[in-house]
Amino acid sequence: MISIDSILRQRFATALGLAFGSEFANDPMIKEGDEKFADYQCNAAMALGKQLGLPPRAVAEKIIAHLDISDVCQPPAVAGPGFINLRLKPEWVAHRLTRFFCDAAEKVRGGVDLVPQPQTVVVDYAGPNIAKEMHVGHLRSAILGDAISRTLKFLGHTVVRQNHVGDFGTQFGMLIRHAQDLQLKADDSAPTKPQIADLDTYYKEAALRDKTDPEFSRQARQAVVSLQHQDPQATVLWHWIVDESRRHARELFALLGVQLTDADERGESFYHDRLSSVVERLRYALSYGGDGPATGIAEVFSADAHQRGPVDFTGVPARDVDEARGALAAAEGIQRAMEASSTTPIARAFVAESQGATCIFLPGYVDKDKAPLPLIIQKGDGAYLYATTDLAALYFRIIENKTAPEDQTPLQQDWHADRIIYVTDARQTQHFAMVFDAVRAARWDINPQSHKSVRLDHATFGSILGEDGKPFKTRSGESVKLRELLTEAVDRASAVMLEKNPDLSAQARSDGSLAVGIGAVKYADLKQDRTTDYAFSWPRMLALEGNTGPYLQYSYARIRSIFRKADLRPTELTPHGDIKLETPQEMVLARKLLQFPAAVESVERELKPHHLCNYLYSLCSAFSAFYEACPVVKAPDADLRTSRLILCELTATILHLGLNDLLGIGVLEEM
RNA sequence: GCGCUCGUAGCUCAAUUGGAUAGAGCGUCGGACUACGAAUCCGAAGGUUGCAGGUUCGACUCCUGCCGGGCGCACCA
Repeated sequence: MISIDSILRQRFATALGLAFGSEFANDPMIKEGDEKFADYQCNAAMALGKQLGLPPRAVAEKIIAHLDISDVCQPPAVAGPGFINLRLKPEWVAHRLTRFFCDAAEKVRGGVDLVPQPQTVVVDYAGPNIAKEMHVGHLRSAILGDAISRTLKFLGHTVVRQNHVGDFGTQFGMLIRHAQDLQLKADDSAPTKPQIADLDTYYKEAALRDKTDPEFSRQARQAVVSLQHQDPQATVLWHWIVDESRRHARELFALLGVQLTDADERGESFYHDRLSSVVERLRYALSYGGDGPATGIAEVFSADAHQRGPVDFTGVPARDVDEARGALAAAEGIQRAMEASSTTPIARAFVAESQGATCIFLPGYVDKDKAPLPLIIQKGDGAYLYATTDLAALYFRIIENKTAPEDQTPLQQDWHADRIIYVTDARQTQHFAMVFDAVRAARWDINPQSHKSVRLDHATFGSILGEDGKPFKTRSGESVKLRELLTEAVDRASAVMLEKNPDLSAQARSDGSLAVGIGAVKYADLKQDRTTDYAFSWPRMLALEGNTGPYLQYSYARIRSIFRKADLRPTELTPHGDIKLETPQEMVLARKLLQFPAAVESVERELKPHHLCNYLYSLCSAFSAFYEACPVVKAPDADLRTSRLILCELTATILHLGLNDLLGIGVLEEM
């Protein structure tokens, strides 16, 4: 269903064109108005008055004179400096809502249209460290990433969820070495495969030995080498540790309702055998000119081992390989100049060796001594770092052809991402800024199919703090284990439900406390602007009043209860004519119901689910006012009863969509 | 020191990205159950949006400078 905003925008754009000429027929600045003044308002007159040298109010009057909107709105009014205020006609709202209810396809989507141009969007989230138990620090990424993924998918995008787990690295040396000593029979033929009872304990034991026993430590480093050379025993032990960790993570994802499967997991190990070629590609691409004013990067790609689709660099002069070597030499010149004077600004990206490490230097990044700050992609000892892995992952997600011969694990289909979203905490801001800049400098951000630049987003989030305002820890100062946190949430929810509704069956309470407890934790996280830190508080998140998960679930359950009382199923509802919006409360609720698409779109635009939370809460407030003022089951006449039941059903539909489908929070028939 | 980020009611947070008289919840005070779940609702009090300038019709929002908190600043992720 075409949104109200679009309808108004079109009407106003037409009016602007008629009034002032087609060059002014864009962006009429339509916004939802303050309820005190208007349902919607057009704010174009002020800016236009400036451009045209006319009084804004006169501009507003002229717009109205050319405006054809009487079917949708009551006569517009000019207010203040030049606001054009609009009130929707109740009969138009009623008709629209009735259509919304009657059209099954509209109803299941809450009136939200699919995007006209779907994109392939990779969402990278969760990403726990393997071999460590998940803790509260993993919570936000998982919850936010999941809600963002669900929302983008709902809008029609092709969403590729990626769980970029930390499953490869130096710490695995000590873990493998420790496993050897535990005499773990790791071959699959063993009748009972051992399990790691407590990952954290296991990790700590290994870490302690690594720290205190030099011989152990030496052997651990040797184990890393063995693993990297795919030594059978080391590999088997590594698989064993990773599988145990994966089992643990899988349980928690299921408990959380996070839609990540094993198929979505591509961790550091997946990219491991690509790292050396990534470094070489970067060295080559950046030596060639990178983000300079003109680049013949097309040749770099044709020289590349990967067959890439045709790349159109219209207007870019072709350069030959000699020139590339010249650029490399120039880069080395910059490197020498940089070492002579540590504050020489970097004019463009290049790759250089510095203090034994292979680094990408990018314009705009300096360290505390104002010296150029590198993005290190290969350590002095030859090992790779997480930046290398991130770059490899970006290359893979945007460019790499999944059926390329060297690929050992071809995917179902190529991705060629149009957009990539990283949901990680704000402390990694600079890291991702550098990685993204490096990718752009290398021109890896050009989608090989569309030839458009790929949108790279870092959806950052703040820390979870305790009620004392300091990072959320246990009393002994340890990070809070996720499993324990979630268990406590469910227990607390169960206690609250027992207190508030003792009549509920044990089974219903057991099922419900899971949805309520987990939902409370998730909602508390999602309702907050993700960029800020937030204070974790059991009483606040489990409260049944205010903007909380339990309150929204309660609102939903109360609506379902109305239908039980009416002894009616929503599918049995058939409207007699349009819905009736005779009281102010019915009208407010009706308008609110039609604003769901706008809320979903703002989540997409900013990758901020809290906009949807705020919308759903305001919907519940509007419903409460309606519920208080307008009897439903005992409505004065049958038509009004039906009409009000439809308002209930539509509210429930949108709550269900918003909570369950988009935020990943379960809803209950009764609680 | 440099960079990023935040500072809004007693507390926890919003504010449609530059729009009107800055909104909610908790807490406080006062009301509403012989009508659908009171697990709720209605009302009141509570603000120089950290401070000082600037930009313009208009600033919590943008720019500059201070003050205060958090985070980051090359071989960990």
